[in-house]
Amino acid sequence: MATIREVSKFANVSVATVSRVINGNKWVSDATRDKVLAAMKELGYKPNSFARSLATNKSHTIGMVIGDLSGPFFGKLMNEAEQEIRNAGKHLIITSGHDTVESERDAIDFLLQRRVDALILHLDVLPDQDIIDIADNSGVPLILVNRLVPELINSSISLDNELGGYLAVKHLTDLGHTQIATITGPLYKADARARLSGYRRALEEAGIAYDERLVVESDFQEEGGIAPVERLYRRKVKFSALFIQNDHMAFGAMNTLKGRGVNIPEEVSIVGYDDMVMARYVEPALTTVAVPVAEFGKLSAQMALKLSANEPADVQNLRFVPELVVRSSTAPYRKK
Amino acid sequence: MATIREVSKFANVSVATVSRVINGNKWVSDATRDKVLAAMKELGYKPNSFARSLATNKSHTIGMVIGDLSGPFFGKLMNEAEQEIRNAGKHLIITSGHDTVESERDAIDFLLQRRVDALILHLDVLPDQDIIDIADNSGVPLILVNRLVPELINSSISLDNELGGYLAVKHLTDLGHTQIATITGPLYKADARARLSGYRRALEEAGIAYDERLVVESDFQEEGGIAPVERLYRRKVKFSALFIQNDHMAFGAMNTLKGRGVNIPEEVSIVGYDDMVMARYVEPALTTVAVPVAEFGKLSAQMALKLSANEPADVQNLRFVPELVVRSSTAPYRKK
DNA sequence: GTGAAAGCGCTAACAG
DNA sequence: CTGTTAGCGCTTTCAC
Repeated sequence: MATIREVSKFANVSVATVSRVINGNKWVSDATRDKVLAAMKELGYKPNSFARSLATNKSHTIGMVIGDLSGPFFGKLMNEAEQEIRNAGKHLIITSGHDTVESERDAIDFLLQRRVDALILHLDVLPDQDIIDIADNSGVPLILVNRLVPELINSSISLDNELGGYLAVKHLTDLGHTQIATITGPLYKADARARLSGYRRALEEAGIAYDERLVVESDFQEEGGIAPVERLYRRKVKFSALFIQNDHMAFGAMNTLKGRGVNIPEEVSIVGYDDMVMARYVEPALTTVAVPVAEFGKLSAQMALKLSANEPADVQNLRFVPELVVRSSTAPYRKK
Repeated sequence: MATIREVSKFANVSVATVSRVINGNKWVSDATRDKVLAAMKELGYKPNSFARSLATNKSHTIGMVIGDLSGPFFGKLMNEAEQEIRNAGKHLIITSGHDTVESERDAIDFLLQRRVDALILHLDVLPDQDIIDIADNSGVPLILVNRLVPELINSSISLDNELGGYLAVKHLTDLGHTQIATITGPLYKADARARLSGYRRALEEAGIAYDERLVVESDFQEEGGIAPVERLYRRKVKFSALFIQNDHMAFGAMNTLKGRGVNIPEEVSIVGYDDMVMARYVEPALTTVAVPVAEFGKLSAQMALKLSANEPADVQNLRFVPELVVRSSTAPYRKK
């Protein structure tokens, strides 16, 4: 690929002049500029970003690590963030964390080596302490998405998942349910644990004893709702309501339930979590906890941008509050 | 951030030695290596990838541009590709094309400036000629996903969308339907046009005249199935079957139809396209055309990796064939 | 307006 | 085994 030197020779000017043209510096005559532009085009020249960044020590790039590149949740998050960053004339580099400590660390290293201006991190498994170390030592500002590290509270954008779980289950107890089962995400994820705490708090408040036979851990994955339902039946525990920690699993669970001839919501009420678009389209439409993903993406990008420009970021409203969306998959408890 | 020179001073060795340690060169004594490693850790040193890439002229990075970062289709694609590339010890940089020529071009430029070893491109709007130019002049091998450019046939991984559309509609004509409406994606996208051609071919084959009042263009988006259904009714055309060019729109359309009290499939049969996970979970389960997205992602990454290593890529089986998955949203035609 | 030259942080001969 | 040094391609003073 052509270099700046080749362009300068071709256009009969110095490299400095070519550099000025590239960077839109005013101190170039129109004639010279045209000559250089023509040469660049002719040679198919593209500035080498490495050389550039090395010389300027700027990358104009924001790095993002995300747990799972598929999944509607992250899709939206990335999309919003990218939009925002692109509008600011910068670029986003996205890498996946693959849910392992090693991979998450590797992803961050990759971005750090690329000297990103800021880091937007959605980390599932990396311990708090590691994150704090990075915040302290990397010299790169960082934003934590969907995770609350107390030491980094001013850069943690999070959702009150405990409250989300609570709202979901409170809705069920309010409807008179007392036998409420739950399907959780992987409990090594803070999200899942928090939602489970909310579940417990709501039960407690309603004076219902916690029964671990009603709790099944699953994986947040698309098919993750199926086996847990079967397990509940195998455990021979009765339940008239089911709080499922994300919509994906809820869809699978609903299907399995229907397959067993169970009427929703007459026999079993269901509450999901995330409020994916599809929640409105399943039958019955799913009652679920809405998470403001788009806001997550937007805000994280805005903060990253500000911090990378050394501007103070607005640290208000970093904690989002989930909202219950009541649809048709929940109904008052009825004795059989 | 610390530089190699600082590390070398700290460890009392030359920069060359530090470089050797970084690169796992064998010609370093254990003692020296430990000293250097300690210094690196102490100083929180991370090699500057710019300087490195500048010196080696290698980036160990594959670039990907993708139409829409959200959307289950692309999520899977990215995920598979990232997996594969990460396994090869490289990294993937993902950028979005945002469905505009300018943005797609900008995304490619960004990656080219970053001297990626190869390019995986999912382009929606950039003209063929531009892509050919890039293939010819960038000096970077490229893989085209879900698009067939005749001049670049050996690097085009594509799906026979015409056949997909044909299969969908043939299924409906086989069931005896003669009034078959269709909701398409944006017709500036080749996918949508190809599926529509397939629709026409199937009709023709069945001796049914093409009626443009039965064709509504939409946007492939989540809510894109709703308005078109309303438009069909407003046009006062009768139809007993509906081929919808992607599942997302199909879900919206099914919902709207149900809202109008229309029975699926008794009164209207529906065929979608993509075979998203959710297709199995809606009611009735959606008959749809399956697209091997995961294979797309995997294969594109493998080819990119090979080409970037100057190995010949296997150019067989670059054209995938869609398959019809029959579920419960289609039924034989019944006179009312 | 334009050019010469130093230097960004690292790698890769080459010498020892 | 280890150190010296010449670039990699670009930006940025400083001269002219």
